[in-house]
Amino acid sequence: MYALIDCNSFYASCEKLFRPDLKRRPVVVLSNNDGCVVARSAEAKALGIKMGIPYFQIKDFLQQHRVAVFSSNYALYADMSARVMNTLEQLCPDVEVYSIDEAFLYLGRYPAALNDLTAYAKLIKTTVERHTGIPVGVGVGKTKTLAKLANYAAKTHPATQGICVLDKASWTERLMTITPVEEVWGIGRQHTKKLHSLGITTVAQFAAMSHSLVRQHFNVVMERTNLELNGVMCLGLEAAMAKQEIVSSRSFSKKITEFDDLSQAVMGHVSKAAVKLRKQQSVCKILVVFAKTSAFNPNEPYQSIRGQYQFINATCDTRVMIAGARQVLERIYKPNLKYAKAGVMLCAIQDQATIVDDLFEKPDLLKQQQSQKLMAVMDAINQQMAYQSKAQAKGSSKGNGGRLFIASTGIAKQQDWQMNRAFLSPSYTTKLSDLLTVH
DNA sequence: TCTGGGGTCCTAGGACCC
DNA sequence: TCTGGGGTCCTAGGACCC
Repeated sequence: MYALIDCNSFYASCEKLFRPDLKRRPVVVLSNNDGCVVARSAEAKALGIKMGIPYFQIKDFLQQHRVAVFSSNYALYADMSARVMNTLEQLCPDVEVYSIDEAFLYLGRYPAALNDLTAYAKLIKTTVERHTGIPVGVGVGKTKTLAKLANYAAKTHPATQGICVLDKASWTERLMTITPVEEVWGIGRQHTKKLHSLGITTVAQFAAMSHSLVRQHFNVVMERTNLELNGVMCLGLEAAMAKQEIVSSRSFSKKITEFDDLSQAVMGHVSKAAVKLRKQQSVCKILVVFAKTSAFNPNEPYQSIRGQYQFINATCDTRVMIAGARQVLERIYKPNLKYAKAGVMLCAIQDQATIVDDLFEKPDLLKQQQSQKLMAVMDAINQQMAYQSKAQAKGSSKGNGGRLFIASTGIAKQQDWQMNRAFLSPSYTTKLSDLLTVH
């Protein structure tokens, strides 16, 4: 038995948490660069605001309906997420954090839960809500895919009051009959199209297909989904693994053409990616640099540039990585393109402890130790600054303000291409200067 | 004017090996 | 003229997820 816990309208709920005045108001949260709507409170959904719609298209509509608009405040959401996950870990020994707002619990080793699944699901819901203030839905089923389906039911049907336990076959069948097949976890747009052409529109119809037939028409992934819907466990709880790829990329608030601007942006992404790399105690062997023009401009062809650097010895030293990225960018840069987005990807990632050195280029051990210490100091100082710095507070979210950084990532004032975050809320829970004061 | 970002898994096809 | 069989590794691209 698995439970899936999902936070309701997570980003919007986080924003409401510290703004009681918004309790009944519609709230939307925008993607990076204030591009699209990525989260909507229940009131905003009721207004018919669609997920993923570009902000500029509905700006007036939002104003008319007094919708509160926020830029993404990732520091706030990450911290609230950690609180939710901590609470869940207190309630069950086997937790898989699946995304920022979702977690699977495996109940098989937890008799207290198995005894009375409904009571346990209620306990989860009320405890998380009391500890964190974030409303959640709970779905329980024999497999992960069924728990997901149950969670969908808890979200969609008000009668469930946010809790759905699929422990009776009749219940499960009924739910599958009234649920469209595209709501199944693992069935996206393309597969839905194909299923429709085969005359399959409901979950029940898909579940009734034989798994070998599914395999014929699709692939093993779909076959597993089909088996899971029939109660055959194909997916287990997954441990948090070190990332095999790390990406940092962003759209610019305005198009850029100059090499220096592009370079500053790319080097900033190298720095961010390197921090993530060190955080999981890895090193990388390959660094990919890419940049592209807008895919939405009908007047100019979409173009992208891309190139990679292979390190002789795997590294996580920001300075080494920036030097590599610089070489690549000089090689691939095309003048006269209007770049809309740029970034880097780190590949061939290995654990620091298991590095295999190059046969001929033995690394200098002393240098290696110096590098490790230097990076550790830089990361530690920047972490402290993140808690205290006012430089990145509301309205001045651009640039490197107040941190230790490599000079080639540029100086804050000049970077007018940095992303827009016009509606950023304070970092209530992660920055001393943003703590709420109660009068 | 303005359209997100960060991941995973799987497959097909090419290059190469013996 | 006829042109095997079995394997690995890598890359690109498609599909999915949140």
